[in-house]
Amino acid sequence: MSHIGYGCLMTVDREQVLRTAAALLSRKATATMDEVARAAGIGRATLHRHFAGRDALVRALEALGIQEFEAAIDTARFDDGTAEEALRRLIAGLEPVAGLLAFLVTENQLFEGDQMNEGWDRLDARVAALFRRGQERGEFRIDLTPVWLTEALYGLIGTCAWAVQDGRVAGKDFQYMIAELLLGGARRSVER
Amino acid sequence: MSHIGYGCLMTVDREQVLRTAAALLSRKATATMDEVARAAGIGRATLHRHFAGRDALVRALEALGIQEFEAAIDTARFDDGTAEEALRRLIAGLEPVAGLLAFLVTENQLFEGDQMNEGWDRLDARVAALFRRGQERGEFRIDLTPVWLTEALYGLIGTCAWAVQDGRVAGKDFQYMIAELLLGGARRSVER
DNA sequence: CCGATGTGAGACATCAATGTCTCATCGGGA
DNA sequence: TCCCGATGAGACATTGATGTCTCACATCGG
Repeated sequence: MSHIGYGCLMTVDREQVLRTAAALLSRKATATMDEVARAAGIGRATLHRHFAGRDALVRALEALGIQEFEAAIDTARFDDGTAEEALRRLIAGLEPVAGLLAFLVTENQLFEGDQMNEGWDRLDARVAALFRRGQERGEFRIDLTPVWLTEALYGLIGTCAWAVQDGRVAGKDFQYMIAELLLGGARRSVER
Repeated sequence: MSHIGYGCLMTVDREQVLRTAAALLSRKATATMDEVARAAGIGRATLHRHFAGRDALVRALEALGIQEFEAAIDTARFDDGTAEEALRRLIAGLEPVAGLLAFLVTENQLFEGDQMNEGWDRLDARVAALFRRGQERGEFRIDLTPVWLTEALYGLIGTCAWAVQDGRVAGKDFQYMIAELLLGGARRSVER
């Protein structure tokens, strides 16, 4: 069902609304429902028809973020080749979701309720398992815990996403900056 | 009646209120003025007498964070010894301020106004200069820009502060985890 | 052509946080 | 001792976001 018009009356594409909301909230976490609706090119009433309230919207974004994160993990094929190669593939796959993840991480309201989405635990476990595999293969150092490496990955992705948004880091360098820093660090390694 | 010292009527220690507010807001950025007041053991009216409003409070926290960050830089003696040593001293000095910095970084409202505190620029410049010095000395790699290394340092400090608060990383490992990851990365760089 | 559906705009009540005010009380200093 | 200043508690109005509702209208399918 094709369609043309911009503001004209057409069935709302729930997916598109979510992506627009993600883009907006990534930049301005305190955006109101009205701003979200405007950004998505729909009316506030319509936004409420699809998402019962702000809470439901954030939950939907959380589900979307988890889903795309999981997809990125699947695509990264953790068991193919070295752990380093898998990590680089993961970072590449996460780039399009970086802004959304940065927003969700700061939305700590998500993590204090009893109904915390268990998807995060699964993601954490899978990523930590990748780092652990790298340690067992002798690729990664063992004095940095897999849990910390996982957190650091999240942190660097969010930080870099913001830095790119603010123009402090070139967008094209996103994957390189994260992967190189996380893997090799700032110190100039000994040439060999 | 008959309470002693604590909630008793006594002149408010502005500094102590700020520190308490920083500790609370680091954990819960959306805490209300009432919650901040309760946490500081004072009445909401008194809080308003010292800080005109929530905005003024956040600005005061910003000033405090900048001041302590600057103090940490001074203490780190950037020009003494290697850049790596200076960076480790900086991380050590920033540990007590980590929570506050993590809060301020996410308070992006601070950075969108025209009246953005120029203190951040000075801090950025000083830290970036340290990384640049390390590059010029041949200690640090030159394919990671000083600006990115600076951002990454902020990000890792905030991430680690949260991870410690949530019990995912041991508090005593704070300095080590950040310094080792930032300097050496996850890869096991053995000379063989 | 006509009804069903989904939409935009806006009115409206609600709610929570904020900011301001008063007042009784306590403590320190003159 | 007595007065002044600072405080805590609470009342109050204000503000902004939210959630619900109605209504007119455009589009689609029959």
